[in-house]
Amino acid sequence: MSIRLTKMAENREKLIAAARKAFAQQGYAAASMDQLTAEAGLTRGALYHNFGDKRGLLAAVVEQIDSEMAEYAKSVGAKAVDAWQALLAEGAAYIEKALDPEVRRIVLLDGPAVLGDPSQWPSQNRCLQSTRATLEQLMADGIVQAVDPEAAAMLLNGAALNAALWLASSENPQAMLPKTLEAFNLLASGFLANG
Amino acid sequence: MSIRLTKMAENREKLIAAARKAFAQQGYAAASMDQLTAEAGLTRGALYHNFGDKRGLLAAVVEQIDSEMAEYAKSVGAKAVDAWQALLAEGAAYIEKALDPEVRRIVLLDGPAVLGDPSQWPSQNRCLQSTRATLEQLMADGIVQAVDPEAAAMLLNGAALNAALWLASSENPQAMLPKTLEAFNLLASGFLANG
DNA sequence: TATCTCGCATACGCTCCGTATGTCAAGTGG
DNA sequence: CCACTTGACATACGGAGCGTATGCGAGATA
Repeated sequence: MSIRLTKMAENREKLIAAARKAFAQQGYAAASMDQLTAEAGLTRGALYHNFGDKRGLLAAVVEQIDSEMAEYAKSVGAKAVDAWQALLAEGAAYIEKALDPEVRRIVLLDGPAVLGDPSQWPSQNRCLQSTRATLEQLMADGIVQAVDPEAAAMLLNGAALNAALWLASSENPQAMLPKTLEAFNLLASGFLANG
Repeated sequence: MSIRLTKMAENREKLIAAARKAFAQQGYAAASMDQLTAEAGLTRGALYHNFGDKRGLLAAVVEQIDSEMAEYAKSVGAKAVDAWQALLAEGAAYIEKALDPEVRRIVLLDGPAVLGDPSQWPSQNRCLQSTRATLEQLMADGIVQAVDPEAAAMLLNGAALNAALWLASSENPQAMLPKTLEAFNLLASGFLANG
């Protein structure tokens, strides 16, 4: 690969890393582009050339974090004994991951406000489609009742994400986590064919 | 009441109304305070005197809209035949109300980003506590299984709010609404004692 | 080696927020 | 009825930040 392209890729990575830190600590609106780029050893020129505008930078950061979450959730789900347990495990993984302040601030709070509805994002959409596919399989096997798989997948994901947000702002997140997961599993069992 | 206080109350109402429109149409960040106050026949001076800062104005707007939603949901729930149906009806009411673009943009997108986690807001918290109380009653009656009522209430509300967000950005919200409500009811039935 | 390309830095203008100060109507006491 | 005070709001100022237009120099091309 040419020197120019590799340096450009490195700079992109530097900017995303600096933005990730700045957005997490100060929030999207309060984060200064001048400060952010200086932290990465660059200027706003590099930023606008690579990402178009501030929004574009946030989109890149969200994409990165969200992909990491989806990948982790998938790996957790793969270890489950069956498809249903995988579904629950993925939900639990999402809840746990979202306890990370970085994820909360960037993906759950600023992301939707700046980039719009999360279910439209490429990464979240992939996750949603994955959940939907699993649900469809479970329906075909008669394990889950027949409902709109898209809506069901969205409800599960939405409940998990929201739970993380609520959990994070509770007084004692670690203590509430098992109770929340228990309630989440019970809620999800509503989809099962035989109560 | 003195003339001064009534005029002040009127001006507050004017500003909130103008802000509600501006925030809904342009989003919180893009809405200009100068433009907003001019629309109300005032200046930024009035705004800072009444609400402290831009955030304070958003908080007042959110409080108003959120209270309207809670009140509506409660009135819908009151018409239900039993407590369980009331719970479902309130969830459905939330989902339907959140299809309003004004509610979506201000309460679901900008609100959390600027004001922080919704479950900490006075209005949402009241709604959450109301749901929790209903759940506790249902548990005492043996209709709902024993789980942490706070977590369960949060999961139901969260799923409903998220569903609205997703529904609104779908291609045909009106067509998906019944399927979504069906899935929501099924999901909620996971809490029931006898599947 | 000469020229071109383009990723990035620099400089400028514009908008917007928050505060400090001014102003005038509404209240108050004599 | 009038001087005085209060306070709700308008006006003016300073600072910060974003987006764009322009300049530059290292790497690519022939």
